[in-house]
Amino acid sequence: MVLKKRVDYRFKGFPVPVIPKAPRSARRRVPFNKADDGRACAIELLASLAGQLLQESESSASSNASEGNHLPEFSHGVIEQDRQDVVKPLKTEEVHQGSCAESTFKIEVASRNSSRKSLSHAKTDCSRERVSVNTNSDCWKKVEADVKVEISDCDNKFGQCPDRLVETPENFRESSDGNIKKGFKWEQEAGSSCFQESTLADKCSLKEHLELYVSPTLIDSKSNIKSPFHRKSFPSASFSRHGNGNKLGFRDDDENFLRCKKVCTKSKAFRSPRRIAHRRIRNLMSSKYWKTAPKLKDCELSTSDLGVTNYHKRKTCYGVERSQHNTIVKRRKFFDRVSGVTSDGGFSSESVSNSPQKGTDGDKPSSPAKLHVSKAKDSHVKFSIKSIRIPELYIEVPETATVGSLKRTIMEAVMAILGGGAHVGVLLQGKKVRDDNRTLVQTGLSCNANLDTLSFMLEPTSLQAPPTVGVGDPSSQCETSQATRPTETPVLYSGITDTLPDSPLLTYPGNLIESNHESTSSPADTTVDKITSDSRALVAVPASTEALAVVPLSQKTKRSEFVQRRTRRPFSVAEVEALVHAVEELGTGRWRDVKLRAFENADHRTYVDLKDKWKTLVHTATISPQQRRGEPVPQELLDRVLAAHAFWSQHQTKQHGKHQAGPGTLKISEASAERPCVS
DNA sequence: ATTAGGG
DNA sequence: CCCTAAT
Repeated sequence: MVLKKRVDYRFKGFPVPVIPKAPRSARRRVPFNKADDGRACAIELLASLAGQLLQESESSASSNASEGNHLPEFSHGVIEQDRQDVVKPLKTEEVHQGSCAESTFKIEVASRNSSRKSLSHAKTDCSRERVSVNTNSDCWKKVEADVKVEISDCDNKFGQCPDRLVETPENFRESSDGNIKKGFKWEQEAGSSCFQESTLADKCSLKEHLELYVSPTLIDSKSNIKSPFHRKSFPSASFSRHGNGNKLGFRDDDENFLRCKKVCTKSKAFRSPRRIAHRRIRNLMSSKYWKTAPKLKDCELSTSDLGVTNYHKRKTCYGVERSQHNTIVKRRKFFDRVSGVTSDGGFSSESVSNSPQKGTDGDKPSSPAKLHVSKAKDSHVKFSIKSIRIPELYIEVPETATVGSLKRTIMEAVMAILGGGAHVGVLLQGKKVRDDNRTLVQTGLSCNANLDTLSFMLEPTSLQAPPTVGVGDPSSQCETSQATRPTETPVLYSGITDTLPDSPLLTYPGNLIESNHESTSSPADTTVDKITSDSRALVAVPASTEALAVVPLSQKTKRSEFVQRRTRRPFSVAEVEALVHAVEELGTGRWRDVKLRAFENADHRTYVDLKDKWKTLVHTATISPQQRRGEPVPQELLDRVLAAHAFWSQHQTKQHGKHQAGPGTLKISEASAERPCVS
């Protein structure tokens, strides 16, 4: 059999390498974890969120490296975590909401560091998030989800990385357009070695964190962490041929990353489950919100106003998927950091503390305070923000929803908020400091001041400028948002939206909108749908549908909103040649084989891609050269495409295809000869 | 998991 | 490229 196939594969006299073929079942490289398969739970998304933010800004740059590099890929570690989640009803006030519909859940996602045992356990043990669901009859009070991301210091990979401190001249003024706000950046720290020791575990947990750059000023040198991972540029279309069969050996970063994993889990070549999961997550991560939204790429912005240099874009983040294990573990850790919170309108730093000494060295504050402000000499105030809080979210999901779906819902809600862009709000003593033009000193943030009450929060920027804008002084603004604050329309997010992929589910309470939204209009501006003016958005929940569908949520439902296309990678001529050659031999309809034969090493080309490409090639060959776009494909190839297409159209590909002894080779030739009119 | 097509 | 239905 095999031999025969070999013979059949010959095409135009070229011996074709034999592809060991086994029953498909056998060909599978390895069974993969289902768990692994794209379960993108909210938390996972959250984790990747940070990366995404940066990614958004970076992706455009390099096409090659862009695709998968920064995309977070979650592997079993994450999933495991997922499984570990403990759902604990915090309180069950009165329950039943009578009929079905929506019950309110009070969700508290909290994560604490769990004891990290050994490296091996790191993945799974890091921490768990606790989700408590509380059904409350009061719909409005519902969910209060606080995701607290701890930004903490940590040791760098080499154990040397202290807190990241951001130094800001006290007297610098926040630009009215909120430069400061632009400065925040989520970052995952690159440290990887941390898992090595249990003792470091804790530190590790702190390693990856969201980093909030309060100001674009000076960054503590130590804070600059170099990513241990390097993106290697890869030849977009270099491939090698093996024997006759053209095998393209391209791969790109993403794929490499995946590939590495394959080693471990051995998944299918084409699109490994991991990859799928990866994609799914990726997709979820990028919703239209992200696309349209100003994205947090702002982190790259430099504060020209201040005349200060900004931060250097760090590549660390999630881009480093390369570091397989590490990545995974890190992600996990990242999650770990998520802890329960209370919300108050924005992502906010939990607390601020003044820890002078903390400054440079790696002192780690044992104190719960999340945000550290240390004073530096030179009238610079150093801020080390250890955590930020997201705004209050109201989430409504059917009782029948699964915990997993709940998580996803939460994540999506978060994404919706952040997707529109976020800015930083400064709270001093519980009051929002709205006047961006004030100096720190004026605001009370001097080196000597007691900064214990200082905190920051992330607020959705999307629509109108939320609170931050403002006018006056801290106090004045308080009236508005602060006063109503408690309720300030948090985000009501319904996981269940079967329909309306696009339609924004967010609505905002008009009353809550502040009178003056002159919004800095900075970033995003009218982003997509209106997410919300104030820090909160209300997401209406189509209750009805849910009842029946237990987990309609994530997957199909909303996914559409969070889908990001893969980065486009035009086929190179070389690839086209390989494809054509393979199809000439194998015929159409056997894309899997084509893939295996000619693109096995090009993980970014799935058999579906090849099929699609063939489709377009046929089309391309059909139209006039003037109508063609992109890298011109040699007419010779196009002719072959038409010939092969004609040939295989006539001969039921699947049926006999390869088996037809003669046909393959000869007939195609014939076809070429008889081919229609390709010239 | 693949294939086939529509979008 | 994406998404789906059908295998």
